[in-house]
Amino acid sequence: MKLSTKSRYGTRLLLDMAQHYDQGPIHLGEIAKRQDISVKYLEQIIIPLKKANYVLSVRGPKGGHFLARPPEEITLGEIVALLEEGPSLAECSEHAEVCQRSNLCPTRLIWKEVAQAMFDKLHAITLADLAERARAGAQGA
Amino acid sequence: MKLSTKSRYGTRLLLDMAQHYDQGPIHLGEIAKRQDISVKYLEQIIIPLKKANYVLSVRGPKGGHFLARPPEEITLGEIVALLEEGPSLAECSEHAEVCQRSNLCPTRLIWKEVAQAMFDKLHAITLADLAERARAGAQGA
DNA sequence: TGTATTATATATTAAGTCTATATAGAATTA
DNA sequence: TAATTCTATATAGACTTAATATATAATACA
Repeated sequence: MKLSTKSRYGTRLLLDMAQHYDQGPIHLGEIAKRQDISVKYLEQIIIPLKKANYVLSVRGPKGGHFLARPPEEITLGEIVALLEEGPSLAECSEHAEVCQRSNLCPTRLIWKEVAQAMFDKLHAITLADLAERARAGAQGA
Repeated sequence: MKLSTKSRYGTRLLLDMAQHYDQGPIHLGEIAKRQDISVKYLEQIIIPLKKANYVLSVRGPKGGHFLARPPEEITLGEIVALLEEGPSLAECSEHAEVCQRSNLCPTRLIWKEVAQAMFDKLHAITLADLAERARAGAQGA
């Protein structure tokens, strides 16, 4: 039930980009240093974020990555759902066909409702909110 | 972020016992058949539930397991927190010392708040509620 | 034109976790 | 004493996680 490093690091990666929004492309080496995550691992994590069009990139010197949309328009719900491969806590919640008991199992719907509560919360928080929290000091939550 | 089979099967195990509450000890073979989970795996899952005093057992023929408390008094929040080893989505949420950045990382508190939303929901559902849902037909959620 | 810089693509891997199964032993009933 | 059930411990294959490594492609700038 723990979040993977993929979604946790991915969130920090995007937060870092949000904190430098409108400052041109930022290369991963810089983010890696600031966030203390290996460049190689960030390179891997950024792939789905590019595919899903949250991030645009330019190659070469002075190249790097930047957010495709303003931080106000990207929620943590989208990010976590993307990097955790779906917004569900159990396979059967989204794909009833994986279990024969789906149509009469009361736990299946519970997992669905709980995931909903979780993602309602995540969808209410944007990268801009997160950046604001960071500015205000992490304590002020 | 998916729930482990341990907590999903564990919930079904306890639900089955709730559905047969006050009917004396039930052996795992019976539950295994009803829930379509191997006896051997259930034997493993029931250990922490016994240690945490949710389940009592008697050995020998006519032996089996039964809930130590009425189904109304056991919430899914307790069960999931027990079997997922804590009610958190990230190690740092509960143990700030695992990461040097804890005191200034805004994501840490987010994961904490999201886990809270999730467990608020889970704590609001008892085994009795779950049994009632099962009786009413799984659709009726 | 050439070199440094950055992104991109693919492969590899070590460790750990998940999901079980197997074997042996202890307690209880009849 | 035999059958039944729980209990304890060990084992194991598959998968996932969390990376690292190597090679290639594109671009800026001197």
